[in-house]
Amino acid sequence: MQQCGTKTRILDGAEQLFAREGFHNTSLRALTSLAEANLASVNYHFGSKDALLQAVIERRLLPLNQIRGAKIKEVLAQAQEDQLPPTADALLRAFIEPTLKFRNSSPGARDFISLIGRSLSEPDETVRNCFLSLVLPIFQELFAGLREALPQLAPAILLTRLQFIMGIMSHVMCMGTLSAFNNPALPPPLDQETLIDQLLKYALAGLEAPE
Amino acid sequence: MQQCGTKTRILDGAEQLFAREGFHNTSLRALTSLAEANLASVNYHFGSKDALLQAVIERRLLPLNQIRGAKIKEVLAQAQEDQLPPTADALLRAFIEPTLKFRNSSPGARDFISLIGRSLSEPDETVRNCFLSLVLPIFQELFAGLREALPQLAPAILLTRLQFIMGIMSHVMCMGTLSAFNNPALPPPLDQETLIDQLLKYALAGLEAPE
DNA sequence: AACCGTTTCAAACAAGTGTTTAAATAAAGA
DNA sequence: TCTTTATTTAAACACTTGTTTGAAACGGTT
Repeated sequence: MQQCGTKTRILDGAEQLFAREGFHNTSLRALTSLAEANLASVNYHFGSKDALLQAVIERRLLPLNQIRGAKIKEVLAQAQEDQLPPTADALLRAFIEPTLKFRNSSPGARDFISLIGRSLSEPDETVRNCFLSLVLPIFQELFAGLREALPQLAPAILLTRLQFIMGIMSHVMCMGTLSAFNNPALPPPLDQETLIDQLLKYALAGLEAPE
Repeated sequence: MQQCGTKTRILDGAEQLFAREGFHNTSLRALTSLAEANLASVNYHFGSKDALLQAVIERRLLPLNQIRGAKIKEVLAQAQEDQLPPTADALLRAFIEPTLKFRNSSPGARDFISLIGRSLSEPDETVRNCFLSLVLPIFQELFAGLREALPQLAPAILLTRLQFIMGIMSHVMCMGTLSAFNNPALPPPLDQETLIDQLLKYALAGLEAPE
């Protein structure tokens, strides 16, 4: 069987429309028309609209999580070798940097990241769980690593602060489509490289603050 | 004309369903059934589903913004009287505290806040703009105040950090319905009072970090 | 009582939804 | 080549959507 083109055309179109119009606001007719595929092809290749969403998320999130997981493990291994606790900075960077770098790797990736950024606050359980089940494991890895890095912090406080960081990330990930802050009364937005730096600096400063 | 009960019953029901199921995922039939009103009453009292959303948002956000605006002006006035720049802490508190206090004032308020928290990342422009147009003015007031409080910070950096704070707030505001982090492997969540404290501490630490 | 504007109601409307079906076509294997 | 599988297609399905309609019911005033 060839690497069927229709399937990826549907995935690409769904990624774009789910991100820009929302999952419930995207009709299969609009999608298949954009992807130049037949209406029935979505159900043929994926089974249902819900399953399509899952496929859209898994296609990109599985590899991305693998990278993030590897980088975190790398930091932990290096720390063990050095007989030192890992630094919060290195752990955070391992989690955040691949995500935002990936976001700039292609137009579809940008749509995908904005879709992911929103899915944490998605009201629909089907949509949210599809994302959460893939992210929770790596989130717990990160949490465990940070507990080593910041042993003086109470776990509940650390978890809360880590969730603040998730909030910042979600927001940054979504901001691609948000033009409201391109306001003449406000300064222009930062370029990507300094944005990552600023995000890491900001996240870290709060994380290391005294209780 | 009496203060018609149907109208507020619809508003209450819409608040709940829009927050918990999402705007597009809420049908007028489900809504009017919950509100014990006739299907046609939504269009009679509000004109359309879109206009209903606007009414839901305005009912609570206008008063809330008035409080936040007054508190910010209060901080600025006090600073002027003391011949000192306002503190970032006081300004942030004036913006954040009323929001999270309000969230705990009633069950409907909690739904409303979670609706608002999500609307910044809402893909649908109709929904997003309805919220943004009401929040942008006070956001700019806050930004102007913080420029006085932190004059050493480049405006673009300050704006970026302020947006990080918006991300944290959105996340915290939405978290009401998010049970995924109630995980046995993770510590239990903080109570509301300390959550506000932690949020302010975290937001402030990053805001005052060196560039 | 009769009249009034306001509000409620059941019913229908046209349009859009995800999904299924069965026939047509393409691809691949023997 | 013929046969079999995989894919595409147009049409229909059953159902839900927001909105409109015209008549019924209500509440207050004269």
